[in-house]
Amino acid sequence: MQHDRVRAECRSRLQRRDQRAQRVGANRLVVGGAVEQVDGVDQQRVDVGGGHRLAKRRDLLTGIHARLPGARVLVEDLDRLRAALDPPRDRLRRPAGGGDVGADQHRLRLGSTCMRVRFAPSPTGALHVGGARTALYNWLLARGGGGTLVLRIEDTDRERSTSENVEQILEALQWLGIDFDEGPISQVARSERHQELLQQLLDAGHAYRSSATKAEVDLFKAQHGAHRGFRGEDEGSGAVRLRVPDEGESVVHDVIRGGATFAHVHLDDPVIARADGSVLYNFAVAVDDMDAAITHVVRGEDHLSNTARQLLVLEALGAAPPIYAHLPLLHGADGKKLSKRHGAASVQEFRDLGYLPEALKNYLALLGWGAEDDETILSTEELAERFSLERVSKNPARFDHQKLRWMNGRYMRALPVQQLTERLEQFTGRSGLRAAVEISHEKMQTLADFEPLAGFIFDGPADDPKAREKWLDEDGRAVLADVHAALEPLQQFTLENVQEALEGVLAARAAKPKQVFQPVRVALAGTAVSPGIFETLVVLGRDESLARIERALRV
RNA sequence: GCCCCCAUGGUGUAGCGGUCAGCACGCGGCCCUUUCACGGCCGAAGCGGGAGUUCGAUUCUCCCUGGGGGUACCA
Repeated sequence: MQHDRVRAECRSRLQRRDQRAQRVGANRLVVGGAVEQVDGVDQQRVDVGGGHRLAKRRDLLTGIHARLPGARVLVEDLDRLRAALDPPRDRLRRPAGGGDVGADQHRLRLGSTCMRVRFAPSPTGALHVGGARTALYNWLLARGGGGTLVLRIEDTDRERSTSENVEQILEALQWLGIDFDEGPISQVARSERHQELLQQLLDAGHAYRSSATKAEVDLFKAQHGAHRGFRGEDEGSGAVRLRVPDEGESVVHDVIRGGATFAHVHLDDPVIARADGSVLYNFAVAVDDMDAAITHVVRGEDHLSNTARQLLVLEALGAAPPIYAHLPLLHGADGKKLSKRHGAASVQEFRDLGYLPEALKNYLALLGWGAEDDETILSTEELAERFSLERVSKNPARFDHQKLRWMNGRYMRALPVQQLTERLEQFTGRSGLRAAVEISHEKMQTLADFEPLAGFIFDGPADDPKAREKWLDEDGRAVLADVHAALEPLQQFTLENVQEALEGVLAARAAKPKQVFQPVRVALAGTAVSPGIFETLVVLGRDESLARIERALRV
């Protein structure tokens, strides 16, 4: 109930924000004209909602305005904004925490109660770890601050989108424990609404139909210079293009990057709908984010350039843009964009490799973000509590499987035996694993490590010729015979009595521990690697252990 | 080609004008030790280059170089 009220309040605030932006007639800064020196500082003319001001060039570029959501584009706020800019850094980096109402507190207030974020995967393949990280960051943001997470399926690419992929994505998110509050919303299901707004843009002259081909676009640019974006003619038919003004520039205010400035003159009039009327990504995203009242768009950096186009769509629609945060991309070990070639890339591959979802989340969270106190192992709850966009790194990160393995091992070891047993039973499809898990608990880094380490307990000794050769030679078998003799009289195996027995052999032969234990290990496990030898004997039990030793003796 | 973004050890990062440049993975050594792990200790390893601002730059500005992304009637 409380929640609904908060949401209703948010919605109306956002609506008021949009209306105000519409009334004033501007929702973004238009920067134009020469840079001039005023008081030794580069300043530039900025048109804001019909008026204009001089603003510090540096501030425009660093996108400080993005810190004042809903206020950043309005004339009456500019003075306040500028007043808040000095000194900018202290205010922007961390919440002041005092009574001072700075830009950050503004942002945080909106962020904590009204934040509406979304994860919008395209079902053209399985969910990739890069996508998973984006989903995770959005989820952490929403969960950490009582916000709302919307799941939207961007399926406007009819050729490549499949329902199987949608299933896969949903399944991967579920496995990760990433849930959402609204959706999944199918983008194609909203086509009626898209048509409506598309027509609105056409009617208002913000968009036009053109049948210009790629070659014609290239020709245009060749004629008008490489820096010049394509401008078409309204031909009344063909694909729908958005009209981009030549003058001015669009500034993407980005919480992570500051600002990215795109001069309009460089931009082509983007195609926003196909000739058949079906809408394209840049249009659909803008509309859907607007309709869903998304406040923060957190997505991969590969979308950064497109954001300028989306800003233009939003402006034509008369809507205020959300706050953006473009995450650095994930790379493989070779520094190239992560793909199938780098081994595991999809979430289910990591699941099948024996990784724990909580470990994967922890690792992914730390890829491109760091807690203030350098903490490395953070539970999902701790992550949600501490995560902040401001601390997201700007650099692309390489995916390091080794570190993931290490981290996964930490999580496995932290798990109570019973829980780990359940996970392993699910992973392997076996049952009755508890005793075996107990003795191999400390030795695994992934669930998949269990079989090679302890599978012999259930499947009989493995076949490792090298180990046999080395440890079951004549000496080894002599040792085994002694061990058998020492173990045989024991009624029942316990940790104490097997240890006593083996140490007896050790003492009698005046041998090194290794010389006694390794042959036994190979007899029991078939390999030179296994859980502790006493523990293994106990888990295997008297009869099975003796039988295996006898068998080793026989060959 | 054009546009945009980025730049601290091998990797992920901390740093926000004065630090012995911190942490983690990995790597090397030692210890523990019945194998493998785990754990503990120690160590090697970094501010891409050049100008500028400054008493002082890893930190601010510019240029270069390098990397990445975009440039689709894909998302």
